[in-house]
Amino acid sequence: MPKKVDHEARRQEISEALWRIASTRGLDGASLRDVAAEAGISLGRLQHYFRTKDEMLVFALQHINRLAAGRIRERIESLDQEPTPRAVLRACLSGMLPLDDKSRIGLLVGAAYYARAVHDPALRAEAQHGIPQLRAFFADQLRRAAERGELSPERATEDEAMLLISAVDGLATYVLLGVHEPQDALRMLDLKLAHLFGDAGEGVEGQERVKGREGAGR
Amino acid sequence: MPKKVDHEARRQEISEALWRIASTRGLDGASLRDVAAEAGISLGRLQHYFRTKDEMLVFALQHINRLAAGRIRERIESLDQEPTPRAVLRACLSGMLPLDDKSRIGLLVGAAYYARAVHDPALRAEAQHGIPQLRAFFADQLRRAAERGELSPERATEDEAMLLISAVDGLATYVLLGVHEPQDALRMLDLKLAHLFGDAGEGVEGQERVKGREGAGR
DNA sequence: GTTATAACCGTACGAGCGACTTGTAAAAGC
DNA sequence: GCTTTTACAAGTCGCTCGTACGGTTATAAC
Repeated sequence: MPKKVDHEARRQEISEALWRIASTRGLDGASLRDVAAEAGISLGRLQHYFRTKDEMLVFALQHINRLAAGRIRERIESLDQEPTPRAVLRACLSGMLPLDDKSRIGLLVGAAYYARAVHDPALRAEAQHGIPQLRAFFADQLRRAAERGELSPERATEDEAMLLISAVDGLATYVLLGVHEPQDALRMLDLKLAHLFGDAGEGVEGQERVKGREGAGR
Repeated sequence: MPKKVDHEARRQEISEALWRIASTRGLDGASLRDVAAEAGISLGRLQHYFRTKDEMLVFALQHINRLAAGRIRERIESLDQEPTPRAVLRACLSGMLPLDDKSRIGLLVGAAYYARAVHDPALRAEAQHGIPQLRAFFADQLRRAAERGELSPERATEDEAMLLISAVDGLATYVLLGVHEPQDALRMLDLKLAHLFGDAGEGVEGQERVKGREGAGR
């Protein structure tokens, strides 16, 4: 037999090439030839690792979801030990906004997948997958906050968690559309959290101030 | 000269055929031949009214935006004269949820357009267009509510309006993905409004109860 | 009645697509 | 050292796409 190759690693490299193309041209605009070229390999080689385009698409979605979950975990762990539930929530939610190029690309890819997942059952199953988990995690954080007396108990619900996710998702959507800037979205996220946690304009705590770059043109 | 044909009407008919296809297969899945067949006309005829596919896409987006604006206006006018700002907001926001087949298709088409607008400047301009207007309108309703003492004045802001739009947009997104049901989204919208207007579980007013169809499988 | 022209229809073209097949090199197993 | 198996490369197939174009019909204008 020939040299053994790490299939998983190759597939991940190809997935990342796919994202780069999908984030600028969409999933339909990413032909196998384009992806192969972007990954610096031949079409034949790509087809050696993915027998069909759908197979590649599904794998790349699973991979990006895995990475996203990892990024969220990292963000939480980068907080001080014993962070407040509110700090955890803010870290996760702001991670869902396109505040840097990496998450911006991730969101663009996610948008491309969403548009296809709405019609494609195979992709839909994957795309749905993470949300209930995320909602449950957020709801748990809300409950912890309520126990600590930082949140009104009747707001520590799954519905409230889903509203949080939805709002941030919508904010991100409109950043990508160019309706407002990333820092505007972050400001509104903080506003939302402030209302949820019942701050009454007393100067928001537990988070760094948004810095600079005010009128920076798009 | 031959008979004069109402170009605008023909173009609208074609647009509607496009929506039907785009809502089930996406914009890339809607070929000119498919659209022509759906509209019951020949490819040649479609090309007589739209010289390129892009021209058709832009027109159809403008048309659906126009219709959506009209639907919102209708919804407001169908309320009693002198409706409360809160009732106006609820009417508009629930109109943004996929509660019936018509709005569901509209949202699917919107999603398909969004995915393309993110890359395509021409479509982006059209897709962005309505949001600031809607935000301003909502902010105005919030201000009116504050004047009437139904809302804390410091929450009558453009940011709050944008948060409202974002939340409902996100809720709709996840309905289309199949994460939750339309009536769940409506319930969370009402929850959001209740918090915004400072209800404290005292039984929500000014809106009909959501009826039946509880465990209806998807 | 002639003419000009809008309103079509049908077809064809060139490009690009995903999928498939065949060919080749090389290393692991015996 | 021969065989087997993996890892590719390259070419090709049938199809669909957006676009272009030539031809036909019908009617309004004169």
